Amino acid sequence: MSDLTILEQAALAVWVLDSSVTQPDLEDIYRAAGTRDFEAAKRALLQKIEENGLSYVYEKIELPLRPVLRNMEKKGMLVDAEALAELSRDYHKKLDAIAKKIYDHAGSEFNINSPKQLGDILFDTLGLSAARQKKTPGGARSTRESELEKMRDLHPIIEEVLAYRELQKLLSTYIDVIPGLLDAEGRLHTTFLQAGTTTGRLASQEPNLQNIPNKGDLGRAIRDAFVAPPGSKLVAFDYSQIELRLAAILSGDEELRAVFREGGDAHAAVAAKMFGVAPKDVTHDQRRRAKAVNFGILYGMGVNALKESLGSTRAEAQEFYNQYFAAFPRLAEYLEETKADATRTGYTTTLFGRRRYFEGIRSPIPYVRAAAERMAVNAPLQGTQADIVKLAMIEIDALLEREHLRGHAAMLLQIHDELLFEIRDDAIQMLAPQIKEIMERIVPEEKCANVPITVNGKSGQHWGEMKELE
DNA sequence: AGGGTACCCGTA
DNA sequence: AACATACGGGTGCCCT
Repeated sequence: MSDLTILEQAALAVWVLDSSVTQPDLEDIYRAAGTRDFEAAKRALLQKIEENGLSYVYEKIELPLRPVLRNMEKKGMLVDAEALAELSRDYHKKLDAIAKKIYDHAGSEFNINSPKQLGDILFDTLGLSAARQKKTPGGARSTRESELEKMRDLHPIIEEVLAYRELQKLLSTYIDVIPGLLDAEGRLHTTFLQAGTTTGRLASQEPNLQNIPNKGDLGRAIRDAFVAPPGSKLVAFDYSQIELRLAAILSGDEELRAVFREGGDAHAAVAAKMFGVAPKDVTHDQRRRAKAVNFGILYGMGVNALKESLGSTRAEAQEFYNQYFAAFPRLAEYLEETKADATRTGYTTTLFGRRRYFEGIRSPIPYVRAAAERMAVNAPLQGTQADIVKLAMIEIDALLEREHLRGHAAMLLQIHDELLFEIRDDAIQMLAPQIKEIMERIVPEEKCANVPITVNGKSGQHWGEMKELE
């Protein structure tokens, strides 16, 4: 740990103690320690960490992780700048053509990027309106994608606006920005914020490499500009449904554990239990609904939100909700206990002891309290996932060091449940199984409740087109 | 000109 | 009146 400055160590300590203080500065350190003497502050912080059961998270996760992240930032990811330049020309041409069509429909030129001006054109000039048109928090008529979708059939301008937004976003966020961030070798070096989130996850900035587009042909073309140099491949490993597995582990729900013990398609298996049918008889629609509920559970969703994501009626959503928790009764109890614990103590903990405090958990204002409860339900799941991936990163980095593999392989990115490496062709066969093995067994068996943790590997020359390993 | 915020949207 | 969790970041627009 010798290459962490004492300031970095103290900042991490403050954040581990209270993750609502993201990116702590010197003032935050003094405030948290209750003294303006740095040495005394460090001692005070360490003692608090000990007292709050946070020593494992601080000493075995956050402190060792810092140098690992530095290695990743230093290595950087190779980008094919010429590919981006070609995308830029292509997309700008398309964007101009779409803008012309929009001006034609509108009868005048205006700033399509301005929600205010766009709203005036759509709602006033063209007189469009949809049922249940939503307002923005500021009271303006919303032009967000989900609202425009409702108006798709009313006027051809809507489709053009949606297409314009997609292209504009990709150009201004990625395609026209990334070339200016490359070093002389064409590599892109992000900065990982280790104390940047309240849940324990990492964040990435300048640029944010954790939100590079991943679906849709236009977005995928951007990923294809991220490459491995000749003689190497990009190799990615992602945890399979890690948060739902953690819900099974943390709750101990017998039925949900069985879903994962039996392997196979988890969403389909959940659908089978939920709808009381044999796994082979699960329809496409039943699986889709089960998947929506699975995701919703992890975020503390209520019936209303479920209705939105299912596109169903309230009564139907309520029925699915009831069926789900009838099928997984212990999971339902666990979620209630989590809220109750958070209300009693003011915080939640992850499987490894990481804490998150909730400001509004005892608020008399119902929706403030409800929001805090949703966060409280999500925090142990998202936070434990963060713990697990970080532990795996530390052990994988140690492997690369111990086996003198730094010249053959480098960890490049962490995208929450996924690790991306650049590995020389002659080392992939040997190394990929070892990385996968570390990731899968990083959670001690006694903590797993017999729920298997599984990892999928992919490799390829381009980030956008990788094929399953094995 | 620069700061703060609203709105929008990409990822897990 | 509320919004399913966690982020970073672009542009517009208002302010100083």
